[in-house]
Amino acid sequence: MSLPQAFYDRPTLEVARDLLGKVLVHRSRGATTSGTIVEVEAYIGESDPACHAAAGPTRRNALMYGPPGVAYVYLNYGIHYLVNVVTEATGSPAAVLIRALEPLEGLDAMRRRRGRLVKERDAAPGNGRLCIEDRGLRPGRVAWGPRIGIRVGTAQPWRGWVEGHRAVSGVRLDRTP
DNA sequence: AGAATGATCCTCT
DNA sequence: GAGGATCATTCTC
Repeated sequence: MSLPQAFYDRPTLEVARDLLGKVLVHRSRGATTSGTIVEVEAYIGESDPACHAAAGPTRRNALMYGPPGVAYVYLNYGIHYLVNVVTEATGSPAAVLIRALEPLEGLDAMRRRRGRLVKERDAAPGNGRLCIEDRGLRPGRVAWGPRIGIRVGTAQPWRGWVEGHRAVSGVRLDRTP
């Protein structure tokens, strides 16, 4: 069952916490892939220096200012596509980055895509192609700590993950500022 | 028009 | 611990 928009129309940290244990589903013509969310990061508002909205509205981050429940995908380092979900009301730029999944369905398709450079710019045209579902799974114990891979905004413990889960990104050592 | 930047990951030393 | 791959977006001139 797909999550209602109201799920995302809440404080970002609450949405981030509640996304753990939910299932991210992608349905394409040939294959359905899905995975349980086990690691997330919150990026909250223009006052968050690590948030893309920190410098005010631009063409790129316009989605974050829009209505909640929208997928915000961005290419970083010219290599990786990062998936976010926009949270909070229109005009309030915030999102939750989905950092790690435990594969559930379509593992073969995932492996196949890994070979080629994945360019899924058409990830979400149409209802249900890309969505987050509640399948009644309960996450384990949730831990919170500083976000990873950023040079600013590391003071906030806005990264949440399922403690001890093998699919969670490896712990990075601190990057000296 | 050209340069700088970055919410990453892998490999090598 | 350092550096490369690789490119959309934004900033600077």
